[in-house]
Amino acid sequence: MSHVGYPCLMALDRDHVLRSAAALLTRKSTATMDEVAKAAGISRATLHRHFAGRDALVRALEALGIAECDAALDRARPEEGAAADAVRRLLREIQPAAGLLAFLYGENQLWEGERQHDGWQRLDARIGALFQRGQQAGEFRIDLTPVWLTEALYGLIASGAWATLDGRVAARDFPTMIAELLLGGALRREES
Amino acid sequence: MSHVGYPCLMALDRDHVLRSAAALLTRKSTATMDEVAKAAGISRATLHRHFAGRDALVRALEALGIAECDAALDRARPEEGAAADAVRRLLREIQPAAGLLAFLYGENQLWEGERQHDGWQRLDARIGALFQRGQQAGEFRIDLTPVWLTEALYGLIASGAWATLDGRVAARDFPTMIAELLLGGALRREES
DNA sequence: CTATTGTGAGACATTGATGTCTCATGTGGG
DNA sequence: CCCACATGAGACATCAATGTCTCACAATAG
Repeated sequence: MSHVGYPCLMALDRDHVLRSAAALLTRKSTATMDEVAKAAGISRATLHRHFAGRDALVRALEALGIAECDAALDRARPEEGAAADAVRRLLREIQPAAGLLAFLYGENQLWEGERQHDGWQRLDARIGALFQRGQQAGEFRIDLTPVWLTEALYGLIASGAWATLDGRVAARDFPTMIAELLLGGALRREES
Repeated sequence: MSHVGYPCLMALDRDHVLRSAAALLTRKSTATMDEVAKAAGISRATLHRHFAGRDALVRALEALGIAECDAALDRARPEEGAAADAVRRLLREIQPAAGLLAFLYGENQLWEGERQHDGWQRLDARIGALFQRGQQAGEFRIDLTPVWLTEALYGLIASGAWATLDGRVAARDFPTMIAELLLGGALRREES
């Protein structure tokens, strides 16, 4: 095959395969292992050499999504400045991973009850802490729990990612759309 | 079998089966036809006599979800009074169908590109019109498009339904949680 | 040059869900 | 009493995806 001539170490390929799979499964969450392999430009046999099976692939994608979320959270500096600005920064940083997040969000819904990757709990805690900080600073209202705000953030990211993929909204509006709705809501501010 | 002794017409059974399937698929969207049949208290053969196949069942559930949405929208009187209050009424009325809606919302994501039930477009239009009315009345901000607000409403309903099923939030808070976030956002109002 | 290694292609068995069929049963209506 | 009909149970073929295997080929290192 006219494949790349580099001395491809498996570690490098693995990341490329993971990215391709993420991009494909974002658009079609039921894609076959065959389709995943084709999308990555490799054969199904090689795909199986990287990931023992579909489960292993999804779990690797989960780890990738969690890592990207963590990295985005780090870059957003959630402890710094106004909580609202931190949320805006977080959404800007997390946009590139939004498609993968949306896929994993939908995937988690059908793992009824089963235990999930510990990373999600840690992420929930980090994001929940951001909302709690905003509440304690008197910046956010206290009648909406941090748990619900975190849940709503995930849901809006998934909705935004899907609406973007379908072309119903523009990708460039993604971060502000979500941040403005989540923070300010639909009602006009009278005091401005 | 110790089945009900009524002269069960198929039309009556059909609705019962549909409700059971909705309740089950809400919790486990990948449930087997066998599981759906068992959940409805009938055999797989009888299930197939009601619905030609899985596709037919899902399409019937889609029609049911759309009908319930339409009914909820009617009961909410979206043209009446403040748009914000109409949104609150809508969320109260739509809560019983939230689980079904969440299932259908997730199901729609994996029908890449394919044509969808016309009913969704009509619902989108009705809900979008409500947001537009709020904007024209100066009640809602105009920098968030009605399309995005509609999308966000669906997403938050699904998020709320899943968070409720998992026990992360209380079912009684469902309508206010979503309405308060969607309308008012997380930020405190300074003018109150 | 030669051995090693990763790869693609494809065959193969397996599994799980699905759709179709038959047959016995039980019930209600005529 | 008898017939029609819906049902439940189960057998059966089908189909798609998966996982495993072998083998030939190309590239690279020694």
